[in-house]
Amino acid sequence: MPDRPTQILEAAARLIARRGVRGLRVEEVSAEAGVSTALIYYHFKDRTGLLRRTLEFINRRAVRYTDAAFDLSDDPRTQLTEILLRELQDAPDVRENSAAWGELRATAVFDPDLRELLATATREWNDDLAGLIHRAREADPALSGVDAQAAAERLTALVEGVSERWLSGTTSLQRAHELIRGAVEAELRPA
Amino acid sequence: MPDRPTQILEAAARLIARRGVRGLRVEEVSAEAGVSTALIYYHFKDRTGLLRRTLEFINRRAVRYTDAAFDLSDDPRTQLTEILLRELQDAPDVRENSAAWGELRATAVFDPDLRELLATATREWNDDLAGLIHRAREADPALSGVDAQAAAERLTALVEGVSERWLSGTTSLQRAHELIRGAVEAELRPA
DNA sequence: GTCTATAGTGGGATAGAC
DNA sequence: GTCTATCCCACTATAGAC
Repeated sequence: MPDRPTQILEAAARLIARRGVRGLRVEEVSAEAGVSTALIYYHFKDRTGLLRRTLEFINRRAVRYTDAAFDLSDDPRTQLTEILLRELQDAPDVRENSAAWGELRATAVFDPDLRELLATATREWNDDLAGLIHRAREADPALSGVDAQAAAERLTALVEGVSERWLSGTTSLQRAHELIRGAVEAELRPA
Repeated sequence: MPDRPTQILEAAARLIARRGVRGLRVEEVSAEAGVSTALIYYHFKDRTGLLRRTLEFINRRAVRYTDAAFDLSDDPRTQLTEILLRELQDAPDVRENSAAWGELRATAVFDPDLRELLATATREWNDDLAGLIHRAREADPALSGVDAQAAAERLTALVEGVSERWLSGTTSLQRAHELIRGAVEAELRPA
């Protein structure tokens, strides 16, 4: 059994996925976690504090299921594709994560406080991916014309765009995966 | 001088770009438009009604500046690139549009009422782009391997992702344009 | 650390005059 | 069609007991 603060964070993460960052009500979190609202204020100071900690919590959790892609294969191209595909899955915690991430991005447009958290996480993601593309390029000389950094930025941006369409019901999960695979092929193609 | 409802919609569009859909206060809109809050309820029934009409208003307006890309050149590839680049500009009304569009997408994840509006507009955008890619393919036989529909969906999704990064200050406007140009090249490349 | 009870308030919505 | 005035509720946040 996790400790109280963690239980509250888990409840908050679930609710962000259902209602969004902006729709998150402290009272709802307390009900979902089975505690009083006062306890939330005791542990997290105010709504903003709860929000920040929840976003960090979700971010830490995301790394876990993405990293599993590395055990799947030694081929950097396969790893790359898997990492991107794993951002969109029908599992509850992955959906939670994508939804929260989308909310963070959307909220950061109007809330400068969140921008640093967003920028840092985005940079790490881009750099990780650029590293994999770099390795894929070394393994296959035909790819020498690929700009690893730019390709990485385009792929992550595309995944974010596709993710939002998936979450909003505009695009099916299957189609989303096809689009991502197609994008990897288009980017990692001899010039 | 536009009529009152239009003035209100213009004010609401400006405010959505500044505060977001969720941050939109009816009272603020009334102040910005120089009318009473009661008048807004008279014309739009409630806050949701105002929101819907504003989103539609913004959508109609967006078509105008994008369509100007067709006068620029007869080359479908140039038109295609221009259409995408024009989604991200430093002009106030374009920024307003991108911000509102981003908010619509993000909000639709949690608000089924907005999904239809979003899905229709997205489909039209994709189809327009797919048409251009189709024409580019006919003009250049080397592109015969390109799946116009899929490429269009990937490009629009990428533009949405890049747009969000631009608006949230994660990526500069210049870099955003580079990424879009690069994506067009990656997609419209002989197989 | 955790609760119950309640204060405070921002902002959506309406009544009624003109 | 448009305004002034006001109601009222949903939410955040705190006080104080245990």
